[in-house]
Amino acid sequence: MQICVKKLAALNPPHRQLRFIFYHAEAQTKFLLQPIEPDTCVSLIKQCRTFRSLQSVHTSMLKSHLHLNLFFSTNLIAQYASLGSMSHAYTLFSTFQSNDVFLWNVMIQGFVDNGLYYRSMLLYSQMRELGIQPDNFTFPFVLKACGCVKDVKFGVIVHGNVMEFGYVSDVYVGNSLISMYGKCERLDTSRLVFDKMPQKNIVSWSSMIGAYAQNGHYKEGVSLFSEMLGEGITPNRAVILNVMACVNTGNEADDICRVVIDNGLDFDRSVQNAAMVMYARCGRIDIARRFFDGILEKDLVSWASMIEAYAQADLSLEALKLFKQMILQIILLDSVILLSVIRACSNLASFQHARCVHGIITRRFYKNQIALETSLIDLYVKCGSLVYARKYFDKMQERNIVSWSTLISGYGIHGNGREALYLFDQMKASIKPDHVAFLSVLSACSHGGLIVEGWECFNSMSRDFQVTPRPEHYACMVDLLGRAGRLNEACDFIERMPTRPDAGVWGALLGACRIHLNVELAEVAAKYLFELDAGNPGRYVLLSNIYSSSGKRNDADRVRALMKRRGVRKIAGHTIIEIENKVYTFVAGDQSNPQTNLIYTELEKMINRIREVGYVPDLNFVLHDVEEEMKEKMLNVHSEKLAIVFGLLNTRPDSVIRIKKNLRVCGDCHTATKFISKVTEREIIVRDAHRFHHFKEGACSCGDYW
DNA sequence: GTAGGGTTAG
Repeated sequence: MQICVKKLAALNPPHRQLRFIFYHAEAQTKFLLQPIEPDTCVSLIKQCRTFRSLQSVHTSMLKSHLHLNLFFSTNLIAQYASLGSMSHAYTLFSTFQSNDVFLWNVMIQGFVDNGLYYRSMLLYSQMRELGIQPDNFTFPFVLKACGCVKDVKFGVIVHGNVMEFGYVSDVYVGNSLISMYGKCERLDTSRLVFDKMPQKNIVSWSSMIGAYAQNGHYKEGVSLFSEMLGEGITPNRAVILNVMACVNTGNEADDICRVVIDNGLDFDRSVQNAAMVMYARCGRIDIARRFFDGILEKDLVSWASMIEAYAQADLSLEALKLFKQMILQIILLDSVILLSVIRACSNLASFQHARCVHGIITRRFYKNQIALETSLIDLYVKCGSLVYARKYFDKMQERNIVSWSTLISGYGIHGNGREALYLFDQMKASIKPDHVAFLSVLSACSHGGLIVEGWECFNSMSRDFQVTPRPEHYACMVDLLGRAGRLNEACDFIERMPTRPDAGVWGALLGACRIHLNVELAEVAAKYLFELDAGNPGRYVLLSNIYSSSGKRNDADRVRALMKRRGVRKIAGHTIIEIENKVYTFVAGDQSNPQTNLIYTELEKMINRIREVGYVPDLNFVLHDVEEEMKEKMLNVHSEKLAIVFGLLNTRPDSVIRIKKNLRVCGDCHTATKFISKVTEREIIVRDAHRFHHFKEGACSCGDYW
C-alpha cells in the first residue's frame, strides 16, 4: 500500500484519481474517494472493466454531483450496459426522464447488445409514444432487434418511420434494413432496399450477400459477389465469410480461395474456419481437413467446425478421433463441440460413447445446457435406449418444446405410438405444440398404426393451435393412411391438399405401394418423383422392387435402365455394430473383418437353421439380373445379416444385439431377423434410416410395416 | 455512440 501511494503521488491529479480507483475499486475497497474532476469523468467510466470498479466511479460521481450531468450519466449507462448490467443501466435511465435522443439510443443499444431484443423494441415504442424523434443512430439498433427476433411486422413499422423522418438515404440505416429483411426471410424486400440505395458501401454488399446465404439463395449470393468484384470493390473478411456460406461446388470454392489469397485474407483464422466449412459442404472433406491442419492457432470454432464436418459427412469415427485429440490438447470444451460429438455418437448408434458424453456433460455446467441435454436424450433414443432417454428426460430441471418433441418422436420411432400420444397430451397442458411437435406425434401415430388419433391430431393443428400443416405433415398423413392400406383415402387426401404435393408426399405414397403392392398407384407417384426428386436413388429402387415383386420383370429392368441413364447411383448400404467400445462396419459381401471365415461359416449354418423353421428367402429384394441361386447367395451376404452373425459370435448370450443400417432395412433381412431372434432366443434391435425394429421371439415391433 | 461474418438441440 505504501508503494502504491508513493507512486500515485508522483502522478498528475487526473491520472492519480484514475490509478487510485483501479487499485482500490478492484480490491473492493470501501474508502473512496475525492470528488471526480469533470474532465476525467468520461475516461474513468470508459476504462472500467468490471462492474465493481464502475460502481466505485458511480459512487464518487454521486459525491461530486456529476451524475446530474446528462452527458456523464449517459456514458455511465452505456458502460453499465456494456458490462452486461442492464438493470443498473435501466434504473439510472429511468431517473432521468429525459427526451434526449442520445440517451434513448444508448439504452436501446444496450438492450440489443445484451440480447434483450424485445425490451429494446418496447423502448423504441415508448420513445415514439412520447413523441421523441428517432435519429440515424436509433434505427440501426432497433432494426437489428427486429431481425434477431424475426419480427418483420415491427420491422416494417420502423421502416415506415425511417421514411417518415427522412433517413432512407442513410447508408447505415439502409444496411440495417437489408439485414433485417434478410433475417426475416423477406429477401425480395432486402434486394429492393439494396437496389434503391443512393450510396452503397462494402457493408451493403456484404449484408445483401449474407441475406442470400441465410435464405438459401446461394447462386444469387455468389453472382452478387462477382458483380461486386466487377465494380472494382475490394472484398474484406466479412464479405468473404458471407459468400463462403453461399458456395456449394468445389469450383466455386476454389475461385473464392483465389480471391482470398489475392486480398491477403488467407491467414485470417475466421476465413480459414469458414473455408473448412465451405469445402466440407462441397463434399470435399479432404480439403477441409487440409485447411484445418493448416490453421496454426486453432480456436474452438476451428475444432468445432471440423468435428461437425466429419459428423455431418457420417465420418463419425474421424469426428471422435479428432475430439479425443482435442481433449488432449486443450482443456476447454464448449456446448457447440459437445453437440457435434453427440451427433457423431448418434450416427454410430454407440451406446458406450453416449454414456461417456453423458459423463462429460454432467461433470460441469455448460452454456446452452438445455440444448445439450435434449440432444443427449436424442442420442439415447438413437442408440436404442428409450429407458435411458426417459430417465434423463424425467430428471431435467427445465424442459422446452424441443425436449418434449425429441422424446415424443423417440417413442414414435421405437413403435410406441400410445406413449408418444400420452406424452403429447401431457405436453399440451403447459406448452403450445409447434409444427415439429406435430410432426413427431403424427409420425408416431403413423409408425404405430393409430389412424383415428392421427386424424384427430392433424385436424387439431390449425383448428386448436393455429399451426398450418406443412408438406411434411401431409406426407406423414399419407404415410399413416398408406401403411394402413387405405391407399384410396391417401390419394383423396393428396388431391385435397391446398398446395402442390412435394416429393415427401409422393414418396410416402410410393412407400405405401411397396407394402401393399399397388403397381398402378406406384406408377403415378413415381411419375412425379422422377421429376421432383430425380436424383434420389431410393425412389428408383423402390419402384423397381414393386415391379419385380409383382412379377413385372421387364418393367423393373426399365426402371433400372432409367436410373443408369440419368446417372443416378445407388447408395451403398452398410451396417454397423458396436462391440466393446469398437464400431465395426459391414457392407454386402464384406470380407474385411478379421473373423470373415468364421462369420460366413456361422451365417450358412444360421440360414439353414432358420429355413428349417419356415424362413423363405424373398428374392425380390435382389436387384441384380442374375440366376435365382445366385440371387439367394447375394441375399445371404447382405450387410445386416453379416453384422447380426458377427454380433451373435461376439456377445454374451443374454445381451441385446444392436445394429444400425444406413438405408431402410431390406425386407428379406427383416424376415430373416425375425427367425434368427426366434431360434437364438436373442433380442435384436435394428435401427434403419427411418426407425427402430425390436425383434424378439420371432416377431418385430413394427408389425412388419418396414 | 450506428450496419455485415465462422461452430449451435427436436
